[in-house]
Amino acid sequence: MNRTHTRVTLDDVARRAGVSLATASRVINQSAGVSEDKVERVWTAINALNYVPHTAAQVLAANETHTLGLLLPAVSGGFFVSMLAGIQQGLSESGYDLLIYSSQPAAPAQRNDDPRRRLRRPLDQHNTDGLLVFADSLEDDELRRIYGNGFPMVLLHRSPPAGAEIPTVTFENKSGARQVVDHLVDVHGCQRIAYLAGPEGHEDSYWRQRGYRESLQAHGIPFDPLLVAAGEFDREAAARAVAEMLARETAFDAIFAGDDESAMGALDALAHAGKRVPQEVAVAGFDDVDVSRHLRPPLTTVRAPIEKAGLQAVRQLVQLIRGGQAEPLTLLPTTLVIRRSCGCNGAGHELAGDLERRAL
Amino acid sequence: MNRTHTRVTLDDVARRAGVSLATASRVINQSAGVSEDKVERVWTAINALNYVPHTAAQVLAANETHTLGLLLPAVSGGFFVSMLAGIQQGLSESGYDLLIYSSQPAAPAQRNDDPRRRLRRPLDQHNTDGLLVFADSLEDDELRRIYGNGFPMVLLHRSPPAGAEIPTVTFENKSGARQVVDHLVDVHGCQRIAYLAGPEGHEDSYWRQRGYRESLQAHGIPFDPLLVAAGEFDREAAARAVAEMLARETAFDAIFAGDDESAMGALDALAHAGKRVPQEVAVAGFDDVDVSRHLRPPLTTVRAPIEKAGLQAVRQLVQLIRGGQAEPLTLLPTTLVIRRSCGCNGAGHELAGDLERRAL
DNA sequence: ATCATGCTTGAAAGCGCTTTCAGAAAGCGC
DNA sequence: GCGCTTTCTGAAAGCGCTTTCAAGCATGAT
Repeated sequence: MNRTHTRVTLDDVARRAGVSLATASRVINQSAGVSEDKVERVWTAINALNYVPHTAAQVLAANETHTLGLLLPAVSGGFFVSMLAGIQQGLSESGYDLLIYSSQPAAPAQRNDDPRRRLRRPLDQHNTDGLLVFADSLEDDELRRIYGNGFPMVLLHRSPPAGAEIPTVTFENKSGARQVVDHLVDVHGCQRIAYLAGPEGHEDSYWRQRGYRESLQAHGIPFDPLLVAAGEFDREAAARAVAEMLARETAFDAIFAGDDESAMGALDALAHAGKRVPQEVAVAGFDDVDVSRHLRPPLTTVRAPIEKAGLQAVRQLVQLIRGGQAEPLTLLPTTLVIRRSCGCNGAGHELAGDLERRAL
Repeated sequence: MNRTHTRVTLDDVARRAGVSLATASRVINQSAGVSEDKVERVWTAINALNYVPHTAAQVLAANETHTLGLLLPAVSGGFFVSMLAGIQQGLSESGYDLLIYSSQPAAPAQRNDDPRRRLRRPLDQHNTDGLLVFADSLEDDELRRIYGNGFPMVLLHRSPPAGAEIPTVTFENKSGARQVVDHLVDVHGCQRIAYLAGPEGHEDSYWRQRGYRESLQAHGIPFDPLLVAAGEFDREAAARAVAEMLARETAFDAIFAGDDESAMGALDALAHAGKRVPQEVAVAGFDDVDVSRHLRPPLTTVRAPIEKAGLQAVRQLVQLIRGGQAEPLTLLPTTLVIRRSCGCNGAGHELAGDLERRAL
């Protein structure tokens, strides 16, 4: 249990290999020509000693962390799994590690409660080579400050604050939303469609709502603010919101949920209230999360390439880090996925959906 | 965009505050008495300069990373979301950061293809204060080596290799499995129950299978190897496995899936084959993942406190890091959750389930 | 042979921080 | 007021690594 047991350093490796520290370092980093016999000797020593480089020392000396930071509000729902899977893929492509900063409301008692005596979180510059910022997990000010330092950063599902030209990757939210709502109206004749909005300030939700209103307008359906409720992209919040609408007897014949998570909540609330889906109320979601086709009834939704978004974000960020240019805006296409919750008989589509899903 | 723009160091802070580097460091770490006026001056300087400590330097000097490593095979499914949520909670309690190592099969072309010339991944000692190892994401040898160094480690859902007494946290898999299978037999009279096993070597699956066989034996039902298929804890693999059983006309009246993910696959395959659940085949899962109650039909399963497992694992690890003792084995209780896929009319239970879920 | 040319190599200077060490200042009893 | 302990404080020594710099040494050209 003696942790302080002599740790193996590059120095040890060099000595055992009979070369200098510098040469050993060069072998590891393949950073300069080293004669083949020395290369051999160094690797032999490394294996014999079980040498593992000390990352912090490498970072300090070389000023590169080989780590990307991911800022999240909190981990939850199927969305994150997919996003993380995509991000992981990007990481393994490029050889970076992932440091997750969850901006979750921290522990009960902060060590130091005086805000004037708190250190800024060491996100940038010193501790990662670049940052992936999800939605509103970082305030505009911080974003600007970090951008101002010329630090590589890519935004996921949010646009940059004014003045900061930070690359963004997100979905074609508006047109996707437009499509589902069009479908609800055109095919199923819905007229009173409720919208379950996401969290305040969440841009995906904003654009989806825009698409929703655009569709209403195109069909000459008046917009009724009473039909917009706070789904919060959260199952329980959405369930509460729908229950409330039901309670106050706001009439509606369809619910367009801002995401699949809130669609599940809606399905729940409707079931509890004894409303049949889709006979009495049609339901549609957004994202086409992993489980949506397994829901009761299978959810009509908009497929958003979540994994791809994660992957693209990493790629863009890596490009930026390596000194290249990144796409200012990556807009990934969304596609309508018809299943049964809207009233269609979605059988058959599901398989096709599966095949599509495979092709990242 | 000049990245090399003079970075703010502690030195700058110290100079501006009119104190020595050492004093400034002491203020930040509250590591020794410093007169109140200097403390004040240092913080003022820090805020004025927007100082952010350089983590690598701190790590190098203090030999503490304030980071926990999490080793995963790959991110997927509802299980991980819950586990990550629990881990995050533990992290924010204790102030550690999280570095995720996904042992995902790496990128196409490895830089260096000679295994003798590859560095060990810098997991331990130098780069994290402790390691959370999930299931079989690390080989026994590595585990032993790291343990041998006295490095803090906690295992999730796997037991330590012989000789290494590494704390483990996992579920009461066997008794949970025993309970569902008992239910299937006792209440629904099932006699030919298939088991969808998890990945080879996954201990959760091993114990669940043990529970399954124990129940069969207790009921005098002969064990039929033909009824055990490779569900792999994966939706698609499970669907294939079930389709195969169907194809080769192995008779069964129930499926006990090793986890909810494979239960979904089973549900899928069954639906495709036109088999009605639960009328023709009863289905039960394990885990009670977030979405299980939303499935078609709602899934009878065993609730496993996944979040709690993540949280506990972090707590144990932190205890270990701080020099304390950890529980050698944390076995979290599982409970049967009756819904409809087994043939019960599970209405009403769901709400209770929800309430339970809240109480972590 | 002689000199420029290109490779390989080691010594040494940091990277930004923590911490030991010892001196300075301050408080105390007498 | 004089030693003594108790706080504070700053100088300096690293932590383990990368990288510059200049030297060493072949090589081919002259």
